[in-house]
Amino acid sequence: MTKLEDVARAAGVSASTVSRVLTRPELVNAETRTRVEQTIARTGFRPSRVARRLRASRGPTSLVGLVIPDIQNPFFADVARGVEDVAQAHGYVTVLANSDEDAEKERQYLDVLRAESVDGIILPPVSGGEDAAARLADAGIPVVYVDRRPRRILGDTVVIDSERGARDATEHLLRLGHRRIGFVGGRPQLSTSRERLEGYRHALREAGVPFDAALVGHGDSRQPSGERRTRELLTGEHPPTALLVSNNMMTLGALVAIHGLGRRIPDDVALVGYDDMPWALAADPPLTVVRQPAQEMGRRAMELLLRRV
Amino acid sequence: MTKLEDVARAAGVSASTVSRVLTRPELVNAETRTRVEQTIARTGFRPSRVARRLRASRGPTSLVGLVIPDIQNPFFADVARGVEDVAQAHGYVTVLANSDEDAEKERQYLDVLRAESVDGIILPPVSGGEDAAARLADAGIPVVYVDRRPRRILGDTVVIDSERGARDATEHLLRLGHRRIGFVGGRPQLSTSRERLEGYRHALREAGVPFDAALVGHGDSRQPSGERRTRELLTGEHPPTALLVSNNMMTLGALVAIHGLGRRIPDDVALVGYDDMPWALAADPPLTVVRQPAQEMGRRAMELLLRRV
DNA sequence: GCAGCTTATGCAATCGATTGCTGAAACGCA
DNA sequence: TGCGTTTCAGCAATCGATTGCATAAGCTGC
Repeated sequence: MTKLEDVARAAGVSASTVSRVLTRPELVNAETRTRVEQTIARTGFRPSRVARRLRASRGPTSLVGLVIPDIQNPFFADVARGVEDVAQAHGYVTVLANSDEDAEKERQYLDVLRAESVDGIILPPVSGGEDAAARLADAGIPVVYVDRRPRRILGDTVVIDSERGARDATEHLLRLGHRRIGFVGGRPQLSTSRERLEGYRHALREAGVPFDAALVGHGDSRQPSGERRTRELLTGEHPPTALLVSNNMMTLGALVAIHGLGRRIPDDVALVGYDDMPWALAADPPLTVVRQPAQEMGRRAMELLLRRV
Repeated sequence: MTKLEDVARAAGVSASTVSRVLTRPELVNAETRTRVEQTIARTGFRPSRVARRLRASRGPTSLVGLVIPDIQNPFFADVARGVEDVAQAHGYVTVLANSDEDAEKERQYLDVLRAESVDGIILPPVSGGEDAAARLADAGIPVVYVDRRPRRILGDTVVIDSERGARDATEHLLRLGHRRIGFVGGRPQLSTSRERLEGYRHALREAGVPFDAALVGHGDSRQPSGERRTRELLTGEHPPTALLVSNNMMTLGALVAIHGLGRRIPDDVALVGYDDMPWALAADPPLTVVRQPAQEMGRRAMELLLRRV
């Protein structure tokens, strides 16, 4: 790799001058500057971001960490895309980490990112990873939470009104005449799961429909558990005529379960999912979902982070 | 941040010793070692990966770059997941970049990754980015291509037999009695698009069905173009009775087009897609696709890269 | 013609780790 | 006891950039 000194030698100046051409060109004589710039262009030289990050450890080092449960979940892929777009536009590079909803894995990753001296971290928090987050705050690394509220708040947070979304969805089903509405929720530890259940109950209460715990199932937010819970609800004693599913992967599971049982949507059972999915419109009939602007959330989170740096 | 020297002072040894405890513990006296290890544990010290990478610029710096067209495409999300899993297991951190099939963006990213001194790069090449790849080879940074063959080969390549996949899919449709089979392909610049078209023609030839250029459409690999091409084919003079679509996002577009035209699958038109999609099974009727082990490809690519480092 | 100022450049320290070399202490063996 | 060898730890150089400080040259004004 060509380095600063090689360029300096080739241009007949010192390394300091080349560095200044790169960072504060106004301090360099115009003639010298163009000579150096030409040498840089000719040699294809690129200053080492590693060396920069080491030296300028106080300023921005142009690296952000993104710790998400699973990039294969379209919701998080959207978030990631939003984050990466804004990061890229500002010269930042994004490090990707999959935590699998595992607090231990999240912790390990946060420590690695700390060791990488990232400028900041964006994550939907997994319950239990608070200590590592505190260590980050200690090291002066800002954190922006996205999608879920952390138990203890140590940074900015970008969330959607989940209670409202679930309430609207439930009202929609009530308006269609349904009275036995099932709810398939994600992990109760997540703020989103709790708030969505709250919204569901809220809507029922307002409509004067009694809450029936037998119509509520909770899974681990992943597809198989969505399928299992749906199957249980639909094959129960008094099956619901409609279902509200609390996230995208579980909605997928619900669909599989419904088809597997030979039921028809919406004749046998109405279905409303949560989180937009690229294929929601391609489904037949098109799937009804509570849309979440995931990519926009990613963008906002990254913008907030930039402001903190 | 605590650093090596802080730990050294706290443990009453020199920085070199602490470093050796971290990297070559067998060189350190057992008693001293445990004392240092305790101090490290107590302070929560983590060696700066940045400093390490700078110093050990010859050895592994534990950072790999992944440059994909779009993380929102489930196929690439799968690849990314595979890469990240293997990377994580070996102490590597993954940098994510979205190139949007844009050669210029890909080039910029490759240069940034070079500046980050990554140990290696994994990418499905976009046609036109050869110069940046050459610069990487120059800098001694290994590249592993995945999914698509590059125009000029400068590294290992992990690909699937696309010709074969398309041929099998076409034979499947022929076996169902279809004679007018349409083909909706991606960007002709991509090796996968070309090979899949080749496989399609191959199958037709073997079945004695004449190739009809009017039944072939090419898009840009993205959903809207899939919808457009499908619409064109189905509303043409002699519409096909079956469709083979060359990738996942275009298959989604095809589904939207088919539903939009009020056609039924498989009665009005049979459909076979390419690339597995999480929702393929949830569709009604379940979608037929040529499955690609995307995550496995990502894993393999990362394993190959590790071998090169 | 010289003090005082601006402009442009170089020197050398620094970021936080790793590592070759050196030397002290401990040990083995005759 | 004395010499050679092994074990262990520290010194100082190094990775590739940035930056405070020093300095030299050029310019202004009296």
